[in-house]
Amino acid sequence: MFARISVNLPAVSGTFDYSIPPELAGQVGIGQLVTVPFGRQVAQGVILAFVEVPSVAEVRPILSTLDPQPVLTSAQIELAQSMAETNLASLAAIVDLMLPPGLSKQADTLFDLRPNIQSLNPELSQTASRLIKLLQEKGPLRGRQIDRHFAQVDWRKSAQMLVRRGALASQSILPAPTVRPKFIRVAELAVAPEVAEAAMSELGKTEATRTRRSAALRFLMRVPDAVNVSWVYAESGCSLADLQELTERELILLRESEIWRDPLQKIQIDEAERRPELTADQAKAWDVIQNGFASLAEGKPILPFLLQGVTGSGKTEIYLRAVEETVRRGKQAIILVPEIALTPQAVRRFLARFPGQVGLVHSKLSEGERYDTWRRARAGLLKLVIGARSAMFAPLPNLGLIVADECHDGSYYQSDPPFYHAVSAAQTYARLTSAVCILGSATPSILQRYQADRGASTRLDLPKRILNAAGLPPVRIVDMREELKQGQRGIFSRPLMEALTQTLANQEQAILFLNRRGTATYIFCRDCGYVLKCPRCDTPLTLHIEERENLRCHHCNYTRDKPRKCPQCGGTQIREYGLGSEKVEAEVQALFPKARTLRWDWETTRQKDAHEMILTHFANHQADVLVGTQMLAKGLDLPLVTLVGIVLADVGLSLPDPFAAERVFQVLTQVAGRAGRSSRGGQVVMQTFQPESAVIQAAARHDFEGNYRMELTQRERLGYPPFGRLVRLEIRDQDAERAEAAARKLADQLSAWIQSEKRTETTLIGPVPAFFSKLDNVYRWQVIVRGPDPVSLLRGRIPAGWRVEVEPISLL
DNA sequence: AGCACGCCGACT
DNA sequence: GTCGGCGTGCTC
Repeated sequence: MFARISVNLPAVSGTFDYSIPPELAGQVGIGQLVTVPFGRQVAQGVILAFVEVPSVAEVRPILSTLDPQPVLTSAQIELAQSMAETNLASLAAIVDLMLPPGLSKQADTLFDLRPNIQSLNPELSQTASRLIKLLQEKGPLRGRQIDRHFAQVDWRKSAQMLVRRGALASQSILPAPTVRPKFIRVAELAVAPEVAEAAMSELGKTEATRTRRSAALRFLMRVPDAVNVSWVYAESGCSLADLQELTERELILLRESEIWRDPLQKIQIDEAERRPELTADQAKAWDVIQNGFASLAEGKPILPFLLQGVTGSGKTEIYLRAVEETVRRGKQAIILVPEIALTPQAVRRFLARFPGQVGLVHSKLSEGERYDTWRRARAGLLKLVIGARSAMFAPLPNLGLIVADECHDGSYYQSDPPFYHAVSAAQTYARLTSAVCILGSATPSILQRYQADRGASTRLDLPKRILNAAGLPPVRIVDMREELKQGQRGIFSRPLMEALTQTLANQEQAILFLNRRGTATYIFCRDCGYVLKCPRCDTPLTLHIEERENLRCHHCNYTRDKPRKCPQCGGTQIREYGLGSEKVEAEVQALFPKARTLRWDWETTRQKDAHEMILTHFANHQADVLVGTQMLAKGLDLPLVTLVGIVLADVGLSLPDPFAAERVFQVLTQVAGRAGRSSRGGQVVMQTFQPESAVIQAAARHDFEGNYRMELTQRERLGYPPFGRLVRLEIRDQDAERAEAAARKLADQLSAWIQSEKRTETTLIGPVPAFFSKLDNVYRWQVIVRGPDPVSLLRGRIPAGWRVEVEPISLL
């Protein structure tokens, strides 16, 4: 038998076969983490399968195992293979997502100076001499460490040259995992209590010693199990030496015991979570899901559920019931949330309902905490894992349920290689494991909803709010052009100021939302609202200030100067729009000096736990006005909020991206839904320069269906998803011309393939510079492939260096 | 990722 | 004629 292994080097795709040396026979199994020789390197790898006949004649042996238990379940291996295929990603990169950081290690190279560097020819490049100086100062360094000293310089070529010339020695090494189980020393009584009691009088020479040791012994007689020695010290005042002496006398036993690092131990759950009665709508939806569980139990496959419920309609309670059902059936559940820090209230409900059985996965965990949560999942000790995207990769042995809450949210898409959609992956995973899959949102993505309409998922509706019979709050659209004409030049319109005054007078709370995405990039006329667009593509032009100000189209690279006069009304007030939350907060303070304001944006949440602090502060009514960005759109439950002010609803609408309108609708609808969740009711004021925009009007009516139909019509006309599929290819280079040349070369190649394969419905968009055409001194160009099946055009043909996104969520 | 092989331009 | 740039392909 030979082992088929995914080698853990992200750039390496495919699998490799290895022999199993006699000393490892019987110790290796599917899903196990091993070390293997790979070229001249030693690398980690995961065993995917055993084969009778290796794919090459000469195989090399597995070197060692890194963990006696498998690190992946067979369901995870299947999921990884499926994800690698659909996302055109390397299997190794996907497998790496599933391993806890600290356990997974990439091969690295250790560089060291050779003693004879004096003989070096002085004509060294700057990089080479910097590298030598660095190694002289710090001694031998690994490639990863050297990377940190060379920000954007490619030092590896220089290093190779120095190795060839004999100035450097290089050696391939595989760092050992940096996480390991944590042990503590525990003590327990080794004899019957009577024996211990009898030994009390002869425990030491001095009175003090005897007192200490007998106190320790008495304490251990009281506690039922082995106990952490620090408890014994605290209780008895004894020391390790005393305990060792008691061990010598065979009265107690000292040993190492493994403990789980659990970040939840510190969290207190105040009250027991009550289990509310379901409303009629909830009961109806729940009934269908329950039948789904039953079908699966009988071996009948089911479709994923799309739980489409307005904000405040009680989706979380459905998830809780589904977890209960899963646990009842002896299985485990995964709950995915957009960002755990933003949803502490929902998380708390799960913790309260399933105490001691929940694992939380989030970015603030230490490596050790993350590793232990992962191991508890693997050991079957967790009933439920909650977390963002990556929580899906918890190695639960018997998965019964996956929920993706706020399934439309952009954070479910990993926008760095390996690119993947966690929600799509969740559906695949559920199918592979015969688990129930629930996607929940008030504003599912066009794609997710279309899936339901096409019969690929089962839609369940929760159309009504639970606590507020009045339903969703009324939205008032304020035309900011009119406000300007009336001489109102500030950030706030008169209707918004009136509403704020009223809200503050009623001792209620307000949220002011500022969509910062795409700020200060689009150009419009302040008199008539006209947005400057490309004559060839009809997409909004973007302001560039690279050498001098100019406007550009990001689809066809059309370029023009910024006009003096508006092409529509002749007005001269052509402006780009830009506005920060600091400014909004300052304006509130200037207009309402008594109002207590709180700002919630990326800047104010840098510190640890800042999200929770700000939210708690606001939820406890220690502030009246919360000013914030994106995060406000993510499922907060703030009953005292009766006013939501949307400072500028059209921001983001004019970005040159076919998904821009969908995102604006989602964020506006979600933010509007923060108002009036309680019986106090609420209202929304939506300020805009484009009150005629269909998206803004649909959001103001909370009209998902209307917006959905409108989007579908648009998408069908333009061949965008769900009617055509997209793959986005991006190249990054520090040299602008090289990036452009590579993009043109690939586009030519793609055109040739499209033609030779007669893919008449497949088209290219580009090559054009990416929306952010120069970031961090790196130039970016992109090519979009649009057609019925672009993935098959590209499979196995992607040149090195290209970033490939299948079904990107944005073309920016 | 690292390394070999292999192809073109600047030197001895 | 060789040295060395990096483009391409392979590692079981």
